[in-house]
Parts: sequence; structure tokens; C-alpha cells
Amino acid sequence: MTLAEENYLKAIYHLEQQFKKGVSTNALAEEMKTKASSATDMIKKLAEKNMLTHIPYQGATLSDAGRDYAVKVIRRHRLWEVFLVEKLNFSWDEVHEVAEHLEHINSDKLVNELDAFLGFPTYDPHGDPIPDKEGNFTYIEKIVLAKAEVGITYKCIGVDDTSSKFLKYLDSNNIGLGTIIKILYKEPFDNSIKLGLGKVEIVVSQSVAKNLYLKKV
Amino acid sequence: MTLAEENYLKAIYHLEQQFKKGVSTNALAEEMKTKASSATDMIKKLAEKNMLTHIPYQGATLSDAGRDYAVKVIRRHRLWEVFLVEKLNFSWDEVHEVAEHLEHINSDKLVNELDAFLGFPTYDPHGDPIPDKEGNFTYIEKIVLAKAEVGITYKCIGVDDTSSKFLKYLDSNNIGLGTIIKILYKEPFDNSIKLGLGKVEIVVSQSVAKNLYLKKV
DNA sequence: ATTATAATTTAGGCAAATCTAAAAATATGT
DNA sequence: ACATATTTTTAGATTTGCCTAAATTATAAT
Ligand SMILES: [Mn+2]
Ligand SMILES: [Mn+2]
Ligand SMILES: [Mn+2]
Ligand SMILES: [Mn+2]
Repeated sequence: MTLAEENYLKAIYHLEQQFKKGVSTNALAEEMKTKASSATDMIKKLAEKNMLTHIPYQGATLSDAGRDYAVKVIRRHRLWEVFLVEKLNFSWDEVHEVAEHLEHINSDKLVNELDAFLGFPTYDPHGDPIPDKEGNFTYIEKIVLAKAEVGITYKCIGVDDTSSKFLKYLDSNNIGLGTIIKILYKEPFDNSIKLGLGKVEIVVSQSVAKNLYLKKV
Repeated sequence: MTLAEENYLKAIYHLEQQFKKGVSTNALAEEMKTKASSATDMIKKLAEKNMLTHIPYQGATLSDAGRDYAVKVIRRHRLWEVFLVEKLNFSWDEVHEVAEHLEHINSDKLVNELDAFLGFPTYDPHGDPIPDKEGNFTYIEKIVLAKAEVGITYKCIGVDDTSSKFLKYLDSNNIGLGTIIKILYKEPFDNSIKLGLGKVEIVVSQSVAKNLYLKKV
């Protein structure tokens, strides 16, 4: 598997999870920030390698082998992210880019020893679960802030958008994994939400609310 | 700089050091396990990028920029090797291949934080010096076993060949960095050498003797 | 000083991954 | 149902890094 193939597999996996159906050429091209024709080429190549099935003009669906491979790459990515934050003083908004490269280094010993060295972490710095050696996730129920209920107190357990911009915004408002958040008010006009963070009250926009995951506490 | 360019730069650097003169196309091709025509192509490309100067039919010589870049890649390679041995339980014969990939991840923060995390090591698991942030090596005088004197006691401080085969051979004879070695006898017939390792005496061939570095103790 | 040998470069091609532009298939609106 | 819009695929180029085979230049031997 080449670097490009691995990145495509990961993208297809994420889109499949997100939309629970076959992945369209356009969606894949957009995710990969490339052109539809390139996505078509790669879909053909991955189909050839039995990593997915593809019906022309329909969409692509990962095979078991393809899904396993994607999960393997995701495991590497997230373990490296933990390493960067825990051991090398990276902040959660700096890790993604570097992990995007580290994830392609293909050595089982490397990954499994890294896992052990980090104490077998189950979540990455963005709250995403880390698959174990066998590819099993520890799934946790998460509620998106946009759908949280007024009056209830939650804990922040993850983010959807892992862009540096968004994560720095959260930092500047003292929101991170583990932060306790009480829903004070939902503004029907623009779907903004007033939150209580300890003694501080802040209002966040809908685009923030759609990218923050919580669980009841 | 692409992955291929980085590997070529490193190879040219090593050959320049070794032979103290311009690097020939054939030597480079051999080092890179590729064909002379490919070496020519890459030499042109690197000359175009001002990483080296090249006179056709003569040889290639790194520019300052080229040498700096090569040293940077070597720094990354050796730091990762230390990481793998010190933190991830790799043995010295397992690190080279993985470091060959890790060395291409280009993030100053990553490398410098890794350096700090490892406690600013000055030598890698094979006894090779690790350049610092500014590219300065701490050079140490080393004597190749083949030229060591009978009756003198030395300490093993490095290896030339870092292949798994050779390193495993050394392991099986309890020779590693720091091992104290006394030269007992040099056989003129085949240039083999009898060594004293503590109470044990072993005979090593010339090809071993040319790949082991010592210093007087 | 030729001739033979070795080293180096050029010419031409191939595979991977990308692109633009055009064609084909599918979906949508009235 | 039929025209229009959207999505997807194909066709043809491009770049990078590599290859083989042939031509060129340099070196060594007689
Ligand atoms: Mn990646
Ligand atoms: Mn993450
Ligand atoms: Mn390398
Ligand atoms: Mn080394």
C-alpha cells in the first residue's frame, strides 16, 4: 500500500462511517482535496487490490480487508498524536499534520511498542478512540453540543473538527477534553448556545456547537 | 525536498566523507542500489536546486546548502534510532530500516523536542555522532580494529556496517558498544585477529576487523 | 598513438499520482 | 417525458523516479 492509497482508504473509511452508505466519487474527491477524476482513478486501483467494491456511477464500499487496513492507519495516527502530546510537548492543535506523516510508517513492532510505551491509551488528544492491536474500538456514547439539553451538565469528551483554528479557539475559551459544561440557554434565532464553564458564561455559535462532543455527567 | 532527494543527499554526503573527493556517478548508483542513469538524473536535479555542483564526467560535490540538508537528515535518522532503542525496546540491529523512514518527517519541532526528550544524546546506537540543532558533530577519534596494536586494550565505540547480519554476529559474541577488547594476536596469513573479551578469547575475520571501531582505554 | 575498457550521459519508455477538458450516465424539474 | 443540471467517467498530459539500451567521453594497455 502506497502513501496515497493509505490516505484514500482512511478518507473512504471516515466518509462511510459518517454517512453510513457507499462513498461517492465527489465526496471522496472533496475529502481528499483533489479532483473527481483522481478519485475515480484511485477507486479503480483500490478495487483492483480488493480493498473495496465499486459499481460505476454508484459508489465505493470498503471490503473487510480495506476496512481493516484503514483502521490500522487510524490506529497509528492516533497513537502518534498521543505520543506528540504526552511526550513531546505538542499541543492538541499541532499534532494532526505531523501524525498525518507518521501514520504511514509501516512497522508492527514500532506501533505496538509505541502503544505499550504510552500505556495503551484508548483515546487520542481529540477524544477519538484508538483501536487496539486487533482493530477493536472502545466505543463511547457521545452527544454533540448542538443537541444537548438546557439545564443539564456535561463533560467535554471530544471534537469533530481538529483544525488548528478551531482547537485554538477552544483553548482561548478554556475548553478542552474533560471540561465541565452546563447548558444555560439555546437561542432559537441563530442556534447559538450559552454555556456555563465554572463561574464563567460564554456564548458559542452553531458551528462550534456542531463540533464539540459531550457526555452527561 | 522529496524523499528520494533526501536519500540521495545523504548518500552523497557519506561518500564524500568516506573518499574525501567528488562523488562519482557509479559510486552513487551503487550506494543507492540503483542504476547509473538514475544517479545522473538525480545529480542533475540536485544541481538544479543548488544542493551540489556537478561537472559532467567528473563528479558531484555538495554545496553548503546540500551538506547542511544532508546533516539535518542524518540528525533525524540517528535521533530516531536512539528513540527506538532507548524507549521502544528495539535492538541495535532493528533500528536502521525504520529510521530510514522516520528521518523523512520534516518538522523542526518534532526533531528538537525528540532531541530534548532523549536528553540530547551525542551518539546513536551504532556509535555514530548525532549532530546538534546547528549541525555540529562532536567528533571522536576512532581506530578501526584492523589497525589496532597487539597487546593494547581498547573499548568498542562504534561499527561501520550497520546491517542486521553483522550486528547480530556481534551480539552472539557479546561485543557491543562499551565492550573492552584486548588485542592478543594478529594472524598475518589471513589478517584475522585474536581478541580477549574478559576471560573469553575469540578470533575474528578481517571483514569483522574492518567494521569495528575502537579507542584506547 | 591507437585500441580496448570502463565510466558517464543521453534517448526513450514505464508506472504512479495528479490535472484539465470532454464525454457519458444519472438525477431533477416542470 | 423531456430538457437541464449534476455526477461520474474517460481521454490525454504532466511530473517524478526509475529502467534498458545506445551513444559518448575518459582512462588504461599495448
Ligand atoms: Mn497521511
Ligand atoms: Mn486525532
Ligand atoms: Mn531514508
Ligand atoms: Mn545508526
